[in-house]
Amino acid sequence: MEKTYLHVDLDAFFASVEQLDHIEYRGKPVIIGGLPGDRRAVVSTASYEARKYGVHSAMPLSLAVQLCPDAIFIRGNYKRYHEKSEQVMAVFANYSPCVIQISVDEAFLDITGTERLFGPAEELAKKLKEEVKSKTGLTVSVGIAGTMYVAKIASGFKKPDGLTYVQAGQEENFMLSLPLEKLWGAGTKTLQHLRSAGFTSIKDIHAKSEKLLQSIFGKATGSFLYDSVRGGQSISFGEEAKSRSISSERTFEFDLTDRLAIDMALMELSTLVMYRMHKEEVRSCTVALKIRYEDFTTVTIQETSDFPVSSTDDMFERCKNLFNKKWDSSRGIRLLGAGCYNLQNKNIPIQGNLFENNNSKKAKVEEAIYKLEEKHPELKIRKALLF
DNA sequence: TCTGGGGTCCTAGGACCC
DNA sequence: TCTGGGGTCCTAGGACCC
Repeated sequence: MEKTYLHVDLDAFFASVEQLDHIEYRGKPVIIGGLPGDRRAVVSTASYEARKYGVHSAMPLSLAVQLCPDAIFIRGNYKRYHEKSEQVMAVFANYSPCVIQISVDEAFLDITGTERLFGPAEELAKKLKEEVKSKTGLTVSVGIAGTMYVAKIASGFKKPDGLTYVQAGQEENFMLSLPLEKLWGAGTKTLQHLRSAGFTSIKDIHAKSEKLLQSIFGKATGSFLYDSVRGGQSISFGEEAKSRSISSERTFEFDLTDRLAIDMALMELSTLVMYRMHKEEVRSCTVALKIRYEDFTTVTIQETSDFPVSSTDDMFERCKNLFNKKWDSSRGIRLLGAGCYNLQNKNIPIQGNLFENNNSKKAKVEEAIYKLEEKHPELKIRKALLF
């Protein structure tokens, strides 16, 4: 059966929320990501007014300040953005039982077979846009196509407040009409590789066999390129539940060299990761550490043990242990990260009784602290090392 | 201009087992 | 003395996305 997908993307989402909440920001350049003077910050979102000055996402904030000094700069109110995101997703649910949210500001809707309810796809999209606008005050750009991949690219075709409909059967032609840079999933490196291999357009890719593309770009990227220029029929999203991870990292305003400062940072990261593990009711036996040095070289080290991380102290000890194995003390550290991988649901029992050692005492104390903090948010019980 | 933070997936090599 | 083939798991690094 012919499928129909919508991809819906919120326009300049974080900046739009700020303009919605603050009338005085409307019509003005708004830049989310940091305040002027914040070292090492990057632009998270720029309003369309700011984009006119050349400001865009991922740009160093210092450059954005130079390009648009009079902009309104905001570090970001992420709780608020998630709140608005939920409102928008709730509207999407009115149009399809199958909504695949792929980030805070975008989702796919499988609208196959909804004609009797909402009319043709384009009508549905218009209704959806209006409802989002009236219920949340935000605008979205929509792409409609027979594959998720083309719908995604189509939603970016006209922005903001756009609607792009790629007729059934026209997915491949649509792709062929686009420049190379529009290939979603091919970033800087792959584009470079493509160009150096003599590819200048999507048509060039289309002309080659899958085997040849794989021989140049590797198995996965080769297949991806082959599929994507044909409309990405076999590229799908939100299939099965994958192995998850929880991590936290921090870039420091000034490079760290002092061991005490490093340990404090590791403690803070451990605390953040373990708190989220607790909230999401998961556990993990694999701890990973990331170090980015002043020269931006990045190293990682991870270790899987037979026992899950049992407490923040346990996490901290494991992180320190990994850190000691990797640390090059001759270089300053600009970033430290810590994370847990291969997450397991907490309600799956652990094999054997091995967990019942002295660690479980600390774990129980920690559970109690979390409960106490939930009950009395004014209490913030923090590790002594952090003082 | 000087590079965030939170993720997922892929690759290649090594260890280990049968 | 020289050395198979397949499978699985783990690790480090890299690419990419929003």
